[in-house]
Amino acid sequence: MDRSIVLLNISAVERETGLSKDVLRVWERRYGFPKPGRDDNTERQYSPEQVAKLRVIKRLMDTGMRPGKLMHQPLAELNMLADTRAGPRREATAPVLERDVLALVRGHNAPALQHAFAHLLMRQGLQRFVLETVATLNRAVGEAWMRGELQVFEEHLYTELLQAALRSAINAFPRLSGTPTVLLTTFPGEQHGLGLLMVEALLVPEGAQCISLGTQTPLDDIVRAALAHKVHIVAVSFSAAFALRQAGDGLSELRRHLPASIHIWAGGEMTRRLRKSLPGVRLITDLSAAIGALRID
Amino acid sequence: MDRSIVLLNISAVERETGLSKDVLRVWERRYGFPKPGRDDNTERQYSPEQVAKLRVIKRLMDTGMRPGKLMHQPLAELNMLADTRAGPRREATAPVLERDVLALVRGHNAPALQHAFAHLLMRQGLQRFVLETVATLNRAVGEAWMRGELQVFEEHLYTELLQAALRSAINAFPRLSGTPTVLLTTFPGEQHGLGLLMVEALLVPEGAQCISLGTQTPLDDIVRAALAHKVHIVAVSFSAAFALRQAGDGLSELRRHLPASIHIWAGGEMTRRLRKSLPGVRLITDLSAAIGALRID
DNA sequence: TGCTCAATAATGCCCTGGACAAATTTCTGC
DNA sequence: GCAGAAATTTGTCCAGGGCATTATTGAGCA
Repeated sequence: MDRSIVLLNISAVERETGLSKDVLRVWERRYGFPKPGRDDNTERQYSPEQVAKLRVIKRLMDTGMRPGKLMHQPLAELNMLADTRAGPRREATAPVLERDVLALVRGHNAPALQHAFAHLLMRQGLQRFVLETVATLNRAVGEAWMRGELQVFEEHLYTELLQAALRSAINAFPRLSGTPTVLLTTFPGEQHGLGLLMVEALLVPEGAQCISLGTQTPLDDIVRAALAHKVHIVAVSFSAAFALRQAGDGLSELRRHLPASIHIWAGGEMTRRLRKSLPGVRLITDLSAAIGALRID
Repeated sequence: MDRSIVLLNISAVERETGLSKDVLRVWERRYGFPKPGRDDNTERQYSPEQVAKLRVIKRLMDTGMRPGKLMHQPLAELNMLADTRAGPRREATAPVLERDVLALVRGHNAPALQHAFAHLLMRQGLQRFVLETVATLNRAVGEAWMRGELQVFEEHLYTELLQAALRSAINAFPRLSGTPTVLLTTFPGEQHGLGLLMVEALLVPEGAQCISLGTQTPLDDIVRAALAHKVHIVAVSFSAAFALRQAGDGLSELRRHLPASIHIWAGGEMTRRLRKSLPGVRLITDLSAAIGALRID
């Protein structure tokens, strides 16, 4: 019987949820959830339902909630929490656009989706597209995903097509050898590169010269790259899921190893959860702030 | 003292090398290497030298060697092995191009590198660019990296600019609603998306309609996506580092869950190490084979 | 009431050492 | 020289313990 696609071992769950094996085991010991079955060899076998619940829990924790409170709530309860967390549905603001795009995503209409992005991009221009449309859509997609209204592959398609659209638009700008020069990347462990692309899309039209290293650059390579490329600004992006601790430590390290003349920006969803301010690091909690910061730095 | 950028804990080494914590610990127990120092709290602290050696070992293992043989060789010996493994340097074939591009990468000349890609792309056309230039360059970059002649951030920049160039070129093709439809993605754990882009670049000019989900799509989402998008072919890409076992299992699973009318392609460096043939899965060990397969399937 | 600081609890990550299955290599008989 | 059996190698899992850090709660004070 092909249950293997149904039941996952601990490695698979680690990959799927982003929760380490250690965490999965210690949760089981402490909270009694997840409580996977065991195979012939007494190894853990997680059901898709448990994995789904784990995903929701992870997502809620990424917004700052603590596991102890979540672990024993039924899935329905968690989804309600997610709803609350996601904020009231803003029917009024730009609902038509969101609904239309979401409909394309959920209707698996790739060509139309690609066309919609291209159309909006042309109509609004790159910067407005990012600031207004993409930011809004990302939130809508994220919330739909959190509510379980979106399949993983649907979200993947959305991200992929959006990245393709942004990349093309950015490449259409002539690469000025302008100032300032900005190095863009994420820390190891951070896989989400959409944020980088969005920042690049905002800065390039301002005449900045962006050098993107993509995701997951080791810390000392960021330092080396910044020096080698003689950049003025190093911008690091973090998704909501990134470990606060690691981010703070990494940014301090970075600050310590870069000359004071090089500015450091930290952006992305995670930055809203950061309590303490980091000396010498500019927090870009709001995308539009990036453009402003460019003028100051 | 800021040694934290020098000494890495076990999590960091896992991220940097792709070797799991379990493997790192069991190697230490069995082979006596790596032998990290301990901090005040008796936690492992790996030196950069050890991490460098681990990286080389991992790379050699990805070409099929076994750890027991490698572990006790000095770094120099391993590098020689890597050299051998990498095959003779093909000075004759296309050395000028390789040397030039590598020089740009190592000279941190982003604008020139971008320009070089664009130039070659225009001159050769998308397909030839991928088949001849990109394939060759990737090998050269991979080998240089293996020999330790390339920094991580230099390799990142190369990949990033190349992806940007390919993406733009692909997007420049009008999206035909042509046949066949190909779904492109990688399994969870496989982060390298360049292969996908290269395949897409080969297929789109042939009139195929490519739907890329990007990297790391869970198995059952690949199945759902294939059905939802009514694709004819599902193409999965694997870098050399991907675990053989996982790939084989995953592909069999996929085959079992997709209707026989949907073809499955497996491509990428890893496929050359695959011993057994997988029934119902077409191995694309050679990039150019993808175009041929398109005509058959 | 509201605020700061200390005590307590919650949480993630690391550790050791044992076990086992799958894959690979070596051995054996033909 | 080769098929199949035996031995070895290797990756992954498990249990349960410990500790540092972060969040929450409580006490004392303005």
